[in-house]
Amino acid sequence: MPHDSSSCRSNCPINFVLETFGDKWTLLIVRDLMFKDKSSYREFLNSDEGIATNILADRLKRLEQHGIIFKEADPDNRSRVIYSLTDRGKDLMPVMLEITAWSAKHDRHTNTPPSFLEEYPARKKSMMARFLAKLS
Amino acid sequence: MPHDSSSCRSNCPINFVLETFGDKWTLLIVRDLMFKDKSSYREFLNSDEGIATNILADRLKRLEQHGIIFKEADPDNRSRVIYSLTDRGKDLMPVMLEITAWSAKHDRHTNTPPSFLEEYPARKKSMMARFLAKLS
DNA sequence: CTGTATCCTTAGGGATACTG
DNA sequence: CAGTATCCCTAAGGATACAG
Repeated sequence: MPHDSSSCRSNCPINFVLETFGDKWTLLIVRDLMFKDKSSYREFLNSDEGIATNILADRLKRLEQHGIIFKEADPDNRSRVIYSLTDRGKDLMPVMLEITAWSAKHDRHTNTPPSFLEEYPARKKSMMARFLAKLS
Repeated sequence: MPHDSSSCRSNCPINFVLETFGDKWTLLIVRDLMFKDKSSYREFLNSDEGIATNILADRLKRLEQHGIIFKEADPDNRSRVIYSLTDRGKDLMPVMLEITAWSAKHDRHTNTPPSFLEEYPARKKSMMARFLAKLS
């Protein structure tokens, strides 16, 4: 799905991620899925940054088209939709961790690790442990 | 310079980088400085993606305000201006490498390492070597 | 609940000309 | 060369209402 109908300004790998994530909202959805265990439209909408409904719907569609997320009906509640990261989306984890590390180092206002990481689901603690060891 | 007059939607570290880099152009300037040994306005302007003059000037100003880059007169040519990464800017290296790795894995069209990395200046080869070892 | 649709405003950005 | 300035258009995005 990359380099399809949409823009392709160059074949640079940095530019490639900008084609999908080069805005102020898309990566927040990935964050919510990856670190905050959010999976529904309503949960994304309630995040601190206050995304608008039309922007959220647009970004969910684009993330799905780019193979970063997929949606399915909640087996327990057929009228509920659940979003999940694909393998491609999960592969963004190292990028997200390095971004977090950079912010932790350079922004005194940010909720630095480990306080930020405390929200992480327990099943990811091992990966987080490696990451925390790298910090400080 | 973060969380000053400009927007501050939350104290999330992911959001923090989006406040500075959440657009389609800013990170390309960092790339040019970090990996392509570009340092002048003209060189940034000539990059493949085709940034406009007003956008480039705006992004250079913002990057300087955020402490990612600084400018100085070329000692050899006083009428020439040289841009460089600050320590804060150089600290983005791990983020840039993880982004590159992700694109290399997920975009068959991208100029994947090592072809992309061949453009890197020789003095960075050791860091690149560690990175390349992690790939594949 | 998950979206769509609409309206409207602002920000982003391309093209081009121009200045020091 | 390093920018500014202008013009103009499109994309992004906030607010709100509404639909399935």
